[in-house]
Amino acid sequence: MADNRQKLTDVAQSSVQKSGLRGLSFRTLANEVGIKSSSVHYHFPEKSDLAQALIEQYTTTFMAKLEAIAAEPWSLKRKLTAFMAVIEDVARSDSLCLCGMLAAELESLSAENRTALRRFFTEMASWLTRELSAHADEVNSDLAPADLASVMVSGIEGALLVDRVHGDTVSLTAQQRLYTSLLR
Amino acid sequence: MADNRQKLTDVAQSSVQKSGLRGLSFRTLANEVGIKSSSVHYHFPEKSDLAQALIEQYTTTFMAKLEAIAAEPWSLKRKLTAFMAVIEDVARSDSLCLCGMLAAELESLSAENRTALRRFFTEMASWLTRELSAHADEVNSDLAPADLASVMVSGIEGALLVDRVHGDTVSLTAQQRLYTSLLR
DNA sequence: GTCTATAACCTGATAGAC
DNA sequence: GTCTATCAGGTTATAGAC
Repeated sequence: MADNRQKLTDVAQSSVQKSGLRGLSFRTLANEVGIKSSSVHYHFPEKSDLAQALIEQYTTTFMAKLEAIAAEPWSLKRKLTAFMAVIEDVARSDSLCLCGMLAAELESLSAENRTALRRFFTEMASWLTRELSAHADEVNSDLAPADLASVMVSGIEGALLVDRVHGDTVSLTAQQRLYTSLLR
Repeated sequence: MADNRQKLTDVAQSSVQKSGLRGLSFRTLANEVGIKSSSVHYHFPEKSDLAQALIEQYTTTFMAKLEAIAAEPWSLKRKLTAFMAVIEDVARSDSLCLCGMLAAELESLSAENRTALRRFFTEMASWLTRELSAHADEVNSDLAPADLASVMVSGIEGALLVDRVHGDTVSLTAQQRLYTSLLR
């Protein structure tokens, strides 16, 4: 089947979000898709090729969701609520953000992987900076939009990380309350 | 040497902060200390025993630093500056918080490891909640002290994670600016 | 406490048939 | 595209001598 490649990235993505890239072997990945590990190497010669496909796929679908929100004629408050709903989706089922997990495994990633990872965080921060700037009249904070965006990106990545340890959503909820408190 | 045990935990700690527990093998750890891997097993029968020692040692020394800050007759602003200086120390040399790194590897940790990990984050949040409550008159935010504490714990863990990817301290600095902006 | 030696297993990756 | 078979190397962990 030609779409085994898609099956592989789908299964690999959720596995990496739970156990990391190191926690995923070509053998177990192959088993879950129903093929052999040598066939996985046909699609992704090296593990870094698989990682690259995962980061790019994840960035594309994530940013598409954000762009859909940006296109709506909503208030900043409503846009941020929709944004946080996207994040809450990630928090379900003991999963981290794919790129947050790979950030922890940075030292074992290829140079190309690292560049793609950087791009993910940069694009997310740029989206937030853009929206905060466009709705500057709705923001009630001394901080520059770019600083607030950095606060939010790191706050969200950390909240996903810490909340999984506790098995709750306390940090993510607190982050959400903070953002609300910074709006008029 | 009897203090090879201490050497092992010291070397292991900085290794785990960079490469994670999965990235550290008993063999390479032994090599760096100058003994054989079987001798490492004498001190720490299983890898989870090593992880347990690391989490407990890290929590103890980290909380000791925070308690030293709490004991000073300082303003909240000055205490938080000292607190952030402790965090900045961690950010040096491409290192994550030990417990932040292990949080990413949660699925491969023992039940005992997970409990100790939870305790680290809880103690850090409790310290912050206590200080924010004791200096409530210096705080300028709608958020409850416990919520602000959660925001800070997750914000810091995420900032260490994201900043390492970029090779800068943009997120940590932004977090710091946020906290300052919430004080009178 | 440290050593040598080894068991038992998992890993990424490749060669070559179909 | 997928398979079988295999290589070379890494991993945790243990047995037993010193």
